[in-house]
Amino acid sequence: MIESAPRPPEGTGAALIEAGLKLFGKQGFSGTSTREIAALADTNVASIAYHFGSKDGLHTACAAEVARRLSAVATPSVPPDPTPDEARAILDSTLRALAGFLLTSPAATDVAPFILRLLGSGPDEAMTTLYASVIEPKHREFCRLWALATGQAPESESTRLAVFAAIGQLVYFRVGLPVVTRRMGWGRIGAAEAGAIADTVAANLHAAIERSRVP
Amino acid sequence: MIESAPRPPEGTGAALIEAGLKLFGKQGFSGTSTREIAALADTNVASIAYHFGSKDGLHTACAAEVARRLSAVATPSVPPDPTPDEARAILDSTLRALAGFLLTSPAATDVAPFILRLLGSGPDEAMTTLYASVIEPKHREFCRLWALATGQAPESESTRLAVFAAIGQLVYFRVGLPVVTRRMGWGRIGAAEAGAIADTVAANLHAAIERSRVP
DNA sequence: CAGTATTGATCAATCGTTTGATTAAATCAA
DNA sequence: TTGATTTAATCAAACGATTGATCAATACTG
Repeated sequence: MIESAPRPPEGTGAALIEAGLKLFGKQGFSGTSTREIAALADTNVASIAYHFGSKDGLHTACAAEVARRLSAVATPSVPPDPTPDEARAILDSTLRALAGFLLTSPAATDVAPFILRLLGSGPDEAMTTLYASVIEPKHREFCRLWALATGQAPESESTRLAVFAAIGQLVYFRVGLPVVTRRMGWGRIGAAEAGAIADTVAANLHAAIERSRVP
Repeated sequence: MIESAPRPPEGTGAALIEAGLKLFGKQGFSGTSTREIAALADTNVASIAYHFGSKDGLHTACAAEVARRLSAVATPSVPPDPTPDEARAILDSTLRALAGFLLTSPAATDVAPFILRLLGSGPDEAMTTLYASVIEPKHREFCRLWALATGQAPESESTRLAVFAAIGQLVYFRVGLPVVTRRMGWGRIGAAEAGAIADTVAANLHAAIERSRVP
């Protein structure tokens, strides 16, 4: 059963979710024991069953928390009737905000690996929830902005794929961060490194928009 | 038993690697039991210890097999002194070949999830091997081609990031395939769908090259 | 026969979950 | 305000099941 209303976390339950988010993301679901989670949350193993029913229940709760945090970001404020240039500027700033979150925010360091694990596990319940509540609506909104910026149809195949490609670059930099940092010779990701990545992605965004613009 | 399936490598060891590749990628390392692997490989559990020493040994062997398969792809034949347009054409065809492999090849359906798990597990030995033997050399070669196509420095920060972004789009489409197929309303990825994705990525590649070209 | 490969059985360790006891706060009756 | 009772939450301990690993015995092969 999925709780539709995301509640603000507090107490032992919240500590368990935070611990689960961190450990599930770092070691995977099967790779994390309930005792390990309880230890990190500084509570007893039985608390998991008490608050969430089971280990699976905790995992579902963690996915809901991820959806909650993701919704907090990437919510652009769109003026009522944006011009093409305005739409492009909104896409640019939203993409940069997303880059800052994914690459530097402490909240993302727990959230991002967790989502990565979800993706690899195929379409289970947690993934379906995350898709319906965050991914699909955001992607649809981006498609609308893309259409306004380029003049193309919002839900055409090329538009949807172009938006995926634009976001995909960013997601890849987060997913492949271990690879990227090694190749770039970076010790860790700071504001400067995140800025360089954001510039690259933003430049590609503008080039792609310019290219698919209809006269 | 089921022996009709085309199995290029032969012997129990090869069957174990193939089973490990499939199950490790699908369920993760900890999520896969040695008995499950042995059952899929149609052999005894003890065979794993006999051939690879331990479960970890089998996992390392699987990573080596992944590196072997990856090296087989994405090896562009570069003429001795390519013109900018030739370099761009090589990048284009290589990217399309990579798209075909990642999205449609049966070999990739086992390899790709395995690598994804590897990425999420941080910089361990298997990831280091894969990086040194495949990722780093390929990326460096792409950077050289990018430099030839745009006139920029091969190892500049912007070049390396641009190449990452170009490849990243493609990798994302593979990583986020469950999400993409759902949003696109695709049942599964066929030649047409892979072609549409390859066109999108290739279009972005050309736009990015055009944009960063120095006169 | 000698050497390689495979098998079924068994090991201690760890897994997720359940249990009954314990505590502190909330609720009720007089 | 009292004292009794209920409820929510946490705890240590133990449960059966499963894990990776091990080993002697067996089968295959040249």
